[in-house]
Amino acid sequence: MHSPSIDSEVTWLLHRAAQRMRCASGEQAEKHGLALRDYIVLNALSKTPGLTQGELGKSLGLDKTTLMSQLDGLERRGLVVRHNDPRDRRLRIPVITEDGEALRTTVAAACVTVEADLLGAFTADEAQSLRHMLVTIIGATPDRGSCL
Amino acid sequence: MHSPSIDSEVTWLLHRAAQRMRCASGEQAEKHGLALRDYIVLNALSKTPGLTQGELGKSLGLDKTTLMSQLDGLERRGLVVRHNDPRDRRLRIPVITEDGEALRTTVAAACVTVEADLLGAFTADEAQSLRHMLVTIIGATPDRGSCL
DNA sequence: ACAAGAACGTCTTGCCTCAGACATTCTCGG
DNA sequence: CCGAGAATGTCTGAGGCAAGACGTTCTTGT
Repeated sequence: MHSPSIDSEVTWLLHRAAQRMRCASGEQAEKHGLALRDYIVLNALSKTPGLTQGELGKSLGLDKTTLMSQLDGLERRGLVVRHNDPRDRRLRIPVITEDGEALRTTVAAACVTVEADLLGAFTADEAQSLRHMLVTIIGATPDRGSCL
Repeated sequence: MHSPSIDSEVTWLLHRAAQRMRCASGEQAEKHGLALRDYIVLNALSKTPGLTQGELGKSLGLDKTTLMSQLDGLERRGLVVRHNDPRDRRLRIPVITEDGEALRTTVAAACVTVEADLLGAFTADEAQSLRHMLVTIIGATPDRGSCL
């Protein structure tokens, strides 16, 4: 047909693929009673500890108020604790608790399994190539705050 | 390379890359006075015409009410028209107008340019491989309504 | 033809997110 | 020490999205 459907198809393929994988991870997280965003926050806290709320929000592209309610919920469930920096009493440093870390580890393992399963159709070279291309794309585009 | 953080990294790389490219497309769309979602809807209307509102919303993973407000805005600007199917008076079939099609074409061209620019670092084989892998991933995951 | 049920679009309510104002605390200059 | 200015976290109002109820219209069975 006449269709100029060359479109920006890669963009939407990328979007859909990311959506599906993120959804798969989210499913694993919810299987353990965590919303996807909760898991993301816990992951960040575990991987890069010591950040203030502001820094954390910025690194995740989350609004400060949104992050606040997230932390409220997580703190209520005993998965994180707001620490007061003795050197600067303005700063609240969220710290993941042992329970939180245990839960995070469990979910992370499940996510790795799922991802490995989804990527199982590819050879190691292909997967590596995929990573390389994604990194290239990310590097070629400006950073506008991840917006989750 | 000390990368023990095998994590589910591909998921997040995918997410970030998709985010960036989607953002780039959105920028092009907004440059012409369209929100990204408006452009997506127009694109769908142009590519697969004749769908009812419900079908359209389902195919895009958009909630029916959200789609309604979107169509309201687009109709107000004369970019689409709600047609009444004479065979079934319940059905409202949104149709893109000439103005809408013209605008859509313009934005689409801009998006193709941007995407080609971003993917310019890859060879044709690499790009093809990327598409193939993305399609594979999409095919391997269940369809849970794209949730835009 | 008629009634029961389903399907579709529209309207209303509640939740979540974001932008902005506010209080508290630190830093720096005097 | 004290005060002006900046930075951080928290609180409040506006807007967008999603779930549910409603009216209309089609279909099916009798």
